[in-house]
Amino acid sequence: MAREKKIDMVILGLLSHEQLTGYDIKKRIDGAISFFWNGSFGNIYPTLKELETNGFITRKEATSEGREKISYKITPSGKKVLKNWIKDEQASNELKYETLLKLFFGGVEKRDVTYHNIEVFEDKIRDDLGLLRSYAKVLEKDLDNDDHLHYYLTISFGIESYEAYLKWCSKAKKMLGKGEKR
Amino acid sequence: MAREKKIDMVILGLLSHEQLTGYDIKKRIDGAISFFWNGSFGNIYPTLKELETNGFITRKEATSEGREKISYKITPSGKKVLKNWIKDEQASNELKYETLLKLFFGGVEKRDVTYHNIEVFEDKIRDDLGLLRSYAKVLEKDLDNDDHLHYYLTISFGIESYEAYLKWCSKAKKMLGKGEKR
DNA sequence: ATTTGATATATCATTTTGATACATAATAAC
DNA sequence: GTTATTATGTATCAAAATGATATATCAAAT
Repeated sequence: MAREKKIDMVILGLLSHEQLTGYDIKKRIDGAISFFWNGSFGNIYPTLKELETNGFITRKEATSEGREKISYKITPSGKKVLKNWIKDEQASNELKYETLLKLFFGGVEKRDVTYHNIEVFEDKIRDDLGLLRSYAKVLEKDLDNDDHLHYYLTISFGIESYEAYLKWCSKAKKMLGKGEKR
Repeated sequence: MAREKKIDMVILGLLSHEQLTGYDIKKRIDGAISFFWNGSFGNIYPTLKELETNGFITRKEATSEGREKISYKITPSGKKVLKNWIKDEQASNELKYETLLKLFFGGVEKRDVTYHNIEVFEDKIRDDLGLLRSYAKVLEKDLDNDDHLHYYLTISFGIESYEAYLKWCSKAKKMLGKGEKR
């Protein structure tokens, strides 16, 4: 993660469609995006300030009294940065599954430990898959909209992956069950 | 990643089978493990010292002259820690794909940009899939060995996922190609 | 003889993470 | 109608991971 920050691109991407506060951005990330990228207040707020300093976004402070609220919108130069990043074909893709780590070293324990861990994983994936499918259902109604098409393809990636995961879970449980070392 | 370190479990897991140096550990991680977990010298070496301080591993310094070389082996208490971690059913699984991030925000650019990004992704996955298959081929010869079975299942997860990715790539390219907005 | 690449340990700035602190507004519970 | 809880909102911090770099030795190739 060091050396090349990416949360700034997430922020620019989100702001390219609508004006948002830091809190809004966090909510957006926690939605459909969270299955392939994450963010926290700890990097969102400092990055917003940094992007503003560089002129890639501008703040629109709320005029009314009461709670402070800072909405940001993207500038033309910010949109340029976003586009250049998308056009750059190099991308780092990493999967970090503690479940697989436990599985890999599972030989030091009894098989039913691994079996149970897979079941827990399976339940979580099944839930998340349901969520992804509900997102897809909404999006596939308007695939002529170019943005929707891109959202749909992204969500589809998740759905196909998760379906493969579930298939693997069944197979793995079968293979673990067959053996007698429990 | 803050608050709960995991590289220590990777190290303990690797040392549960053989005596290794920090450099060796890095090589092991860069092998079959790298598709679901990573490590760097920057966290391996400090963690080795920490694990030694806690009595979970012991160092076996090379007696001969010349280059310094510190091999470590796991202690009974270290093995206990490893097993307890495996038995704990909670696990954080996160996927961090910049390719999907670019795809998600791809609506701001022309479709052929997304199309090309998918092709680059596809090539990488195809290569990695070949590698995973070659690992699996070796492991499936001796699935009665409990360790091998666990390695095999882990690798299988990767293979099934990557096959699903490739399936998705074809579908996505087809959907992007159909439209006229290029 | 020298250059290259592998082995080996170590540190550091940058980035992310997850938690926490603080405060206001809206809603629910009693 | 008041109180408790949840949602909104900005901000900071320690812990951890990342990726690069520094330093040095040894083996193999040129």
